[in-house]
Amino acid sequence: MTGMLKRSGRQFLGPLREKLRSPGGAIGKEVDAVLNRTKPRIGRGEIIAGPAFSGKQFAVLLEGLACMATRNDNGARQIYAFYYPGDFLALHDFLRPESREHIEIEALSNCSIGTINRDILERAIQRRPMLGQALWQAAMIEARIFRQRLVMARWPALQRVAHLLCEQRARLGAHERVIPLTQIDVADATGLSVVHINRLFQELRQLGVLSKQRTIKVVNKERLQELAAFDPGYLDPGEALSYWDLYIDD
Amino acid sequence: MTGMLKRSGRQFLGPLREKLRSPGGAIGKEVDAVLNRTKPRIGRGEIIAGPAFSGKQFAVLLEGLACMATRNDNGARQIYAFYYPGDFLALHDFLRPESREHIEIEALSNCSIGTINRDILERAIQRRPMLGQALWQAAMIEARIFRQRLVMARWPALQRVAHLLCEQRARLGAHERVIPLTQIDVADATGLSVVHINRLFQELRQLGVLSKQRTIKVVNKERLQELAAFDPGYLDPGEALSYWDLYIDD
DNA sequence: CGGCGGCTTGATTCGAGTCAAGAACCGTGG
DNA sequence: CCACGGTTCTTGACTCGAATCAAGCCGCCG
Repeated sequence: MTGMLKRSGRQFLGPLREKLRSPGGAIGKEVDAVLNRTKPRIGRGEIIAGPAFSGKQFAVLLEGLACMATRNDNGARQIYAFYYPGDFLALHDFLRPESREHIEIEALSNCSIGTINRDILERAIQRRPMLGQALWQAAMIEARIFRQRLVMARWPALQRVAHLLCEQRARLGAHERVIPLTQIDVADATGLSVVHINRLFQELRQLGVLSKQRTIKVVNKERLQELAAFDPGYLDPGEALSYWDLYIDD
Repeated sequence: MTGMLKRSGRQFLGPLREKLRSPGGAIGKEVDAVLNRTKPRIGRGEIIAGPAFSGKQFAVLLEGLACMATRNDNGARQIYAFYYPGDFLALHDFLRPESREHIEIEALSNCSIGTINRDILERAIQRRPMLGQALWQAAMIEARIFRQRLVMARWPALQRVAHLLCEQRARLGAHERVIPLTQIDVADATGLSVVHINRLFQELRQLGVLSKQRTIKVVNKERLQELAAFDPGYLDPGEALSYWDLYIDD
């Protein structure tokens, strides 16, 4: 479980070593070699990748929290998935850039990313067939995430929200209890209205699961996991949502 | 758009030539060479692949209609995706057979399938790297299908049902107007109750979209597409849901 | 000619949306 | 340091879509 880079106490200063969680083991050096890290910080709410990029460039999230989302005809945002440090972004349009879905990758907190040009990535894949298989796996993991969301879509609202919070906790790192989302974000990810989310949050506060502060802060994770029927093992290391596992040198 | 094999007027008698819709073009012969077609017919309601198979064997659907589904704790079935002739089944657990999700592939009509052993498929991938890339693409298409279902999950019920019917029409073949599903199947795929599905069907019959018979038969596809806000192009050839395109030699 | 799976119908309940308005908070600039 | 504007959060009243429960019906298959 990766977590924010700072959490481990190490700083994001030296070269990255990414280790792909794949049957083949670590191939991160390949990616490391072609990763362009000059990209500056990205502010919350900014679009990291969208139709405008159309498959010419890809990114790896280095710090922060981002999501994949679309906006429907009414302008309502729908969040499909969250991305955490180490995740590969926007792979979905590597093979078929000309999709008519208007998918965007949006920063939910301040982020920093590394980028890779399409042709460079292509060449890397040719040099290292394992990388291709790893990307296949990444796509299958993505499919699994969406399937999981489809399952959640049929749960009662409180459980849906609780489960989302459990996921965030698990992915942000067990020690980080503040979840950097707004109630609006949670609404857009669960498909519930903001008003209803707010009422559920109050219920969670009454139950002693969330703190009474404005920020989303879990103070009783056991109770939360009960409400969510959350199985911590469903994110076990071999199946983590994160395609990449970041290790920082000094 | 593939359709039932019979529709084209050709019979499913001779050798198959599968053509993968991939940037690389036809690699179906590779699959054809390793496909075991001795498997007999499978009856409606039977499980084609599930936990019991655990990644040792994979299948290609040759005839009929199947789905990927799970059952939740109450025994309720949830259908994630439909499979049509030419689709590769159960690829989802090729890389990680030990998933704890109890996904099953179930025949929704009488089906026939061809099978491939895991190790044979693995060797085929090594021989032909393009096949690996094709499977990557297949996984991305699957992810897209699920994403589409997530979008639909927020639509009003009538539109959701109408869209599902449009998809079936498009995939079964434009000339096949009877959709071989039960109202129960539609309920499990849309996440609505059977009772509600029934009422929506009556509404669709009143609107002159469905015939008054017991079978699900579309008699006014234009009206149906309007209700569904269905974009026929969203299944355009390059992006079809079907991984494989079947061609039959007499 | 049962019987069972699927379809139909009605009555009732309830979860969650919508609308509307106000309060708390945050960043920015004077 | 405070005033202002824009988000975000909160609360209340009302509505409505869809679930559930409970029967009864149809039609096919053995």
